[in-house]
Amino acid sequence: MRKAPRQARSRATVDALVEAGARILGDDGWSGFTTNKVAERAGVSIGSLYQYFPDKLSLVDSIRRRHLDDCIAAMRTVRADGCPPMEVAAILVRAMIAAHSAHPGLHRVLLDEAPTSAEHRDPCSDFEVEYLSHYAGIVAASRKRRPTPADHAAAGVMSDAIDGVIHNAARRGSLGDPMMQAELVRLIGGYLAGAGEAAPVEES
Amino acid sequence: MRKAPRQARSRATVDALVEAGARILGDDGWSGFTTNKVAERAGVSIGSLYQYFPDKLSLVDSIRRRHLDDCIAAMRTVRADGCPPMEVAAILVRAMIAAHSAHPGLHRVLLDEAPTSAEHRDPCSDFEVEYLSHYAGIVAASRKRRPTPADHAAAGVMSDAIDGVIHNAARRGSLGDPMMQAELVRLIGGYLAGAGEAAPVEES
Amino acid sequence: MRKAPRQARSRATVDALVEAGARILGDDGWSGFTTNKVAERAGVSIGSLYQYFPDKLSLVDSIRRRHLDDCIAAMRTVRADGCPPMEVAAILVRAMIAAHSAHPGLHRVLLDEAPTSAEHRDPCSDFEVEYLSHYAGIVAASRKRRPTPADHAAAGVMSDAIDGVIHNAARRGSLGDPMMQAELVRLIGGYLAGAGEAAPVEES
Amino acid sequence: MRKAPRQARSRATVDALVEAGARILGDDGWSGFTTNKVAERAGVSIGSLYQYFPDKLSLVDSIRRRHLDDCIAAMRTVRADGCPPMEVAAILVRAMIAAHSAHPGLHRVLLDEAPTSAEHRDPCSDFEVEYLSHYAGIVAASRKRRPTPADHAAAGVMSDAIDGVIHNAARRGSLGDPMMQAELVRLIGGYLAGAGEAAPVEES
DNA sequence: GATGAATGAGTATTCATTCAT
DNA sequence: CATGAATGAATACTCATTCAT
Repeated sequence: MRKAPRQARSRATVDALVEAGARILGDDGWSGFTTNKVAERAGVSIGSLYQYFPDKLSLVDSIRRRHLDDCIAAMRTVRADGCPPMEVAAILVRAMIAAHSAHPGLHRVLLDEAPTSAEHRDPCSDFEVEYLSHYAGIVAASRKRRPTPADHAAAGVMSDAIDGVIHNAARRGSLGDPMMQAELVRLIGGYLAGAGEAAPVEES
Repeated sequence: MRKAPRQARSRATVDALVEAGARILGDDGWSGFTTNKVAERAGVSIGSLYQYFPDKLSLVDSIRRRHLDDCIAAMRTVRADGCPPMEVAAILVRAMIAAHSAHPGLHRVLLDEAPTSAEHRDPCSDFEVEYLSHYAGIVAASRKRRPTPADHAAAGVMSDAIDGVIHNAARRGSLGDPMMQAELVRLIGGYLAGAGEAAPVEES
Repeated sequence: MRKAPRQARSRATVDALVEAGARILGDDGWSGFTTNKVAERAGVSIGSLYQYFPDKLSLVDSIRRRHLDDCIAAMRTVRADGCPPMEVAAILVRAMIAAHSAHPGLHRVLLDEAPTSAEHRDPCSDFEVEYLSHYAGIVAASRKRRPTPADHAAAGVMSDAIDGVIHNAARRGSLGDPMMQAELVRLIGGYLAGAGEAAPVEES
Repeated sequence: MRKAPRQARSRATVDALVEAGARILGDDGWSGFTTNKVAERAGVSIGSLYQYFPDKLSLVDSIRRRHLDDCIAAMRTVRADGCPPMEVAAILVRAMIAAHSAHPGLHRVLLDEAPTSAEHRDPCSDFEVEYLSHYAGIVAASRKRRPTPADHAAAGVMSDAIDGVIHNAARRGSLGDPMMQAELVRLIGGYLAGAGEAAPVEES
């Protein structure tokens, strides 16, 4: 961001811009995301947008930062110590679906489509580190030990699998489908319940 | 396509265009996919591109068709009757990774970012129907019965989970990571081995 | 028009664009009328043109509207009540030549070549209705009665005849030729002086 | 034309091209007239078109020459010596309407829209000279004397007036309207019957 | 001669960004 | 500070024309 908003009015302007940007990015994708549209939707002039954000990418960075903070916050509410695997899975799945329901599509666009400004060193990394640590903690807890590198690998696969199922469901508009949810819980629960040894894959 | 290529020369041109388009779409995403770039990469003039494709979307359609045909072909090579679940999972995962290795990222862009020409009735649907049928057959076979609706739901979740893991690995450039592959096999193998009853998810 | 110009600066821009467009359309015809040329002639960037006109046709619509308004205004100045036919004809012809002198050729291009945007219901119609009513009024006045359907038919033929003579003269660059003007007056004056009964034409 | 067609086959090709060109030019106007469309409509390849015509304008020249020849031929059939003015007018009007009925619109496009190749010195002139001579002859005959310069001026105005009425009727699709035809005959007949002196127009 | 594949300058339109008011 | 007018490089697509087969 070009300059920190000092007065309340400025902060409201910045918030409106980030909110409008998130909406447009989620609804229209990266290629439908134009600065003029964002400014109009936020109810400010295009000049004001550039008063606070030096360019388009810095606006995306702000949107991303806000969204990932929200995700981490949602994740922190998950408390699954001591529960049986299936229940842990159910809690997890419910939390993830809730986190994606506010702006379905935004997450995917931010991660997949929108480019990252070269200046800000990859801001996803910080997020992913904490995110995966959380997952790894859950895996380790359900295996009743401290997190190991193997747990981190499992956490990554688990996170990506949930991501894939939810994201495709969002694309089809079937995020609420209970059968899908039940199967996803079964997939994750079974994985958590499984022993820690991975089956080998032969080289191709 | 606007015009069927008659001479050998023009068939080569069309192939070069589709290949260049697939590469650019996979590497640069929908917003980096410009007809001029495709023509240049294919080594032909922009006029030649429009001799065969009436507009940008029809080129995307051709790319999609070719890619989905490749996916289906890869899928058909999977013969898993009578194998234990873990082995089925390993075969499946290897096939899917192979199918995505040629143009990592292309699959996602085609499904998520690139718009579909209104004229061609959704060509993904045909693909998805056959694709999921295949998956459902595998699930049912490993449960030693004919495919049921529940098997179709399981197939969808399984397919999306594999998709998510592979796609995120592709994004990070770690498609070849053996630990990831092993964990993915364990996830899918465990799911296939599990009984057919889904665990319920409480209403939120 | 896409956007109403608020500041004085932008109103000047819009005026310059319409004026430049009229000039180019009249001089170079529809196929020589390119948005880039118009913007350049108006001394503004191509972006500014599209700030006010959503597309090429809307610019043509504005040009047409302005031109037809000018024509109607010129027409309204004609006051011929109680004059002898030859004098009415002279006044009419002088007014029409004056109306076409500013942008000779523009009228024809607007009516014949330039396509009409589908959105605006044919704006020529409104114009033609008022235009012909005026003509019919003149015809009826010179016949000392209220306008009848026959007067409307006569008005149409008269209007088209004047149009044809003036337009061909404009094409040859001889709009100012006094002999042509005199003959045209004689043609129209004689027509107005003639009795109201039309001579029949045998079927071909 | 680039080269004279020697064999019968070549002549047929050239004829097909000219005919297809006339059709397209009349129907779609100058801006819809493309060489590829003409070649396709004529059933020959674009290469063959350029075998006979060095460029687009030379094709237009051929179309124009053929059309004007047809017009002159139609004009030569008019024999009105000794008839009363109204009858002469009726014959004239009928002939002109017939001449425009084959390709309505083509005449206008050739004269107004289509540019003339710089090489061929204005090919319209030759045509117009003979055309106007014919008209002047008719005017003079109805005035029972040899053609004078004043008759030429009258012929020009008369020709342009008829042109204007017919062309606007063609545009509105009302070429067959008998009331219009009758009024046009009355206009021209009255003009022919009038004395030879023109009424003066004051300078503007 | 005939064919049609290939070319590329030109045209309409968008959008990130600047700057005078 | 806020506004919105102005800019112009970039993009999708057309069409006259050439030339290898």
